[in-house]
Amino acid sequence: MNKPMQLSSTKASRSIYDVLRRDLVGGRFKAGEKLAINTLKEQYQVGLSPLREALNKLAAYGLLIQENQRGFRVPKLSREELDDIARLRTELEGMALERAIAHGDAVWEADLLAAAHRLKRADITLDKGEEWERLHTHFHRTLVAPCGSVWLLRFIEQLHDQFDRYRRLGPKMPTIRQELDEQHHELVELALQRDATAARALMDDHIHKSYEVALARYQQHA
Amino acid sequence: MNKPMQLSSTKASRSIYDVLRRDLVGGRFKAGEKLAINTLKEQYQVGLSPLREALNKLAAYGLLIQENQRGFRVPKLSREELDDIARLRTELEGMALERAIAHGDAVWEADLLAAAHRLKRADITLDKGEEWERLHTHFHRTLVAPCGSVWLLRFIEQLHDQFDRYRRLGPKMPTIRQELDEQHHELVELALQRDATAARALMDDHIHKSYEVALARYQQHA
DNA sequence: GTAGATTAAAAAATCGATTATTCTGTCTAA
DNA sequence: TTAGACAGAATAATCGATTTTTTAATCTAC
Repeated sequence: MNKPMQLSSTKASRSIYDVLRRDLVGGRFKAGEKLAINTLKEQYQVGLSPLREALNKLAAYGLLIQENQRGFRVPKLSREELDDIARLRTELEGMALERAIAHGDAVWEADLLAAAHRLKRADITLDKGEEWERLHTHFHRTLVAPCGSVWLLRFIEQLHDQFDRYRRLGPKMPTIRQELDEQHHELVELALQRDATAARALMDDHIHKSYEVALARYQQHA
Repeated sequence: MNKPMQLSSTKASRSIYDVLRRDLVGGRFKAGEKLAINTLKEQYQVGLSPLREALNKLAAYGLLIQENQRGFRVPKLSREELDDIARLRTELEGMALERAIAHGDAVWEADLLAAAHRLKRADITLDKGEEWERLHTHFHRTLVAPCGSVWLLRFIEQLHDQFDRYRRLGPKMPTIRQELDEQHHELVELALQRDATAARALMDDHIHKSYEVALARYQQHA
């Protein structure tokens, strides 16, 4: 385990879930690592009950494994699972994108442009941190938001978190990153043109490229 | 709320999650109902901590809504959500069935026959209860089990539970039930023949018929 | 009579301490 | 020498009590 940032001490207990989720997705814990609850309690400055409840939720969400009377563990990573996640993402996000293009209204178009712009700005400033990640997640969520299926959105978000555990294993790869960033804008264009077929094809490619990044990082991860 | 059955008092705390999940899917709590934690504690004879941890997991799973500092609530039902769930089930289970037919081995074929047989037996004996539900869930799980995607299976299971909240709203409908039971056997046949296309078509129809049952029950549910 | 404030009761969330389980290192017997 | 048993330490799970927040009821001012 690395150095999880402390809570901002305001209404701490509710947000321990969010903080832990971010740290798990961001790779601040090693895959397979056993979480020492008492250590976490100190590091995050929260009580045992809120902490355990957060851990339980994260286990149900799939970011932790709960073992019988043996506490919580960070799930292992595997090539097979990465393939699984990428493939499902392709199917589900493609489906959601088509539906979003069919149903999205003018507000959506504006949100999309805004989200893409903010992401690009963060990219230019070379903010290497959590802020870019937040905007990136938000962009992809906005893209599929009006798909009309609450459950589909839920599953997509879950898969994104899982995927990011792999993608964020290593340092930035500027070349491929730039390609991916350009695709974000192309996705917006195609969405505004309501070209569902082309948008879906591009999304397939986008996920595939991201997959290659994630795979490379997983493989050099040791 | 109705009459949740008590725990069997053995290693109670682990299984409170399973019992509550069963009771939520089985409709023993009214949709929209607020759960009184202290009442639950007495009825299920468990301590507060295990109970709260179970509720947290169920909320992350989607069988409960957790409100800020206002405890837990059973999610409302809606026509829109039922449509959403049925549609996604069609997509995901169809996908999973095709993959299962492509990859399933001889063990799978045997499991499938066994699961279908047990289900039919339970059906003949007119066991109207939890046992038939268990076998039914198990049959559908077996059908798609070798699809090769852990995450797809996870989502399908989640959707099944959500769907059953609607399907189990009312009493049996023997006529349509018999049709659905026959389809189970036809699904096995097509799976054994490795006819993915026909199997998927039948699965679509199966879900659609189930959907009509669930919808009817939802509508007369008041 | 009604809107807003006040307070008492109820309920949820959290804490500190206790209990139960697992882990680790050492010892014994084959 | 090694497999298995044991004891002590460490850790997870649970409990009972406390604190915080919400809800409901009553009161006051307009």
